Amino acid sequence: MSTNLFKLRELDLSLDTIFMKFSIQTTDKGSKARAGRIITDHGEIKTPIFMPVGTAGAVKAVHIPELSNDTKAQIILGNTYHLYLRPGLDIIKKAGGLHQFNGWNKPILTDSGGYQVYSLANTRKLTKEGVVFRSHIDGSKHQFTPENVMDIQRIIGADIIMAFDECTPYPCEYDYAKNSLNITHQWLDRCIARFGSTEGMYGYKQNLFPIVQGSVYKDLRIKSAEYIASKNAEGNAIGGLSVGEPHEMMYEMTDVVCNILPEDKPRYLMGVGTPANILESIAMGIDMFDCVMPTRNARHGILYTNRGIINIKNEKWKDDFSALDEDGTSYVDKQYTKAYLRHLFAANEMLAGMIASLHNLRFYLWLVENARQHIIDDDFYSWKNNMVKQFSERL
RNA sequence: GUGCUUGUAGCUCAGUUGGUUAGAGCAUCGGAUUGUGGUUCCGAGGGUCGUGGGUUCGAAUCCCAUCAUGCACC
Repeated sequence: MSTNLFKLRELDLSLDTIFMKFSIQTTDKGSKARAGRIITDHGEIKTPIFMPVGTAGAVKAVHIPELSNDTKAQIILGNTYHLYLRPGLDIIKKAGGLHQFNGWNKPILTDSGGYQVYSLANTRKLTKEGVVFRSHIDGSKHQFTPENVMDIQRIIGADIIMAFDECTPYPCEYDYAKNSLNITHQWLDRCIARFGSTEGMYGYKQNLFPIVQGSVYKDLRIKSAEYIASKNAEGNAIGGLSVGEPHEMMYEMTDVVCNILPEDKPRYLMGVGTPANILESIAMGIDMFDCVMPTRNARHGILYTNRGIINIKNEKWKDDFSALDEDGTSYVDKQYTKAYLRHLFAANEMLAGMIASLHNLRFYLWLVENARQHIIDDDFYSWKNNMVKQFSERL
């Protein structure tokens, strides 16, 4: 426990701040982008921000000091579904929460498990209570309800926790999406009730974000956004996108929802996305992102650079001894050559995934840092368009 | 030297009583991946069936010779 953290908490109390604090520093003139900051009990997050995904309490292939000092991540994700199944709540509780367990002392956000129940669990049954599913690890039967998902996230102890929702697949029939949305809204009320009647276990504050659903149907998205906005939460999320629908639909839904969600609260677009997706969404007023792409693709040899996308496993790099990324801002970009990283992938060396993950995360964080600076400098729109053009290049 | 064995894709091997354009796994090459099962998925290229004859409408398959490999015995 640092003394800074202690002071911060005292400050919050003295200001009578109930939850975290979000402030907008600058709004872009050419778009709806904004540069802001979120203050949590584990420190500040400058927005727009990308949050590396650390499903099981670890960002795969990346050490905590690298995450903090080299990629310059400000907040990472954990996952309710995975942590609940393994190591289990008793271990997390004994450790003193996830921050203590994995040694990351900056902000953490946990996903509620709604998405994983849809994407991973073997069999799942929706009931009035919640969802009954079987573990993808050992087939054992479990139930998630809005109430126990809140309780689980209290035990994990993330700074930001997500409401329990149903992530609709794509494509999705209108009637299914409508019914699912009603369930998600009902579950939200139960999440809020449970969250409000409990408190954090480790002495710092937690914040609950509700999630807008509604598939690709504009009227459902509007209805959902209005419902979510009425809850006046500390931040709001958009879910159920980037599940296979065309980009145009994703952008349309994002835009519609952003116009309704409160301006003075952070907006989080869940699971997005490609570098271009992120910049376009920032332009619509999104502040927070998470995505497995930079880390998962890193392990498969895909590198993101500001000149385009590289598949480092391609034969053409085998005798290219130039720096991994001449423009890169991570130390691995200058430390290693393209030919060497290609060799590490060919040889199935673990270091390959570690180097590539570090590179990609640093790139994603660099991207949002730059977006933020260009918003402040008031030339975000033209910069964004230029960057998006670059990302369509395949190197 | 004699007897037996085996030669099919880069590697390890399938291939029916002789019957369309000879297959698989691995490797190679390329692609995919959006609130993460590091082990996933999809696709492509690659073969004078050791070589040379013969039989047959038709041979990886049957016959002969030859080369190579492995084993055993002199």
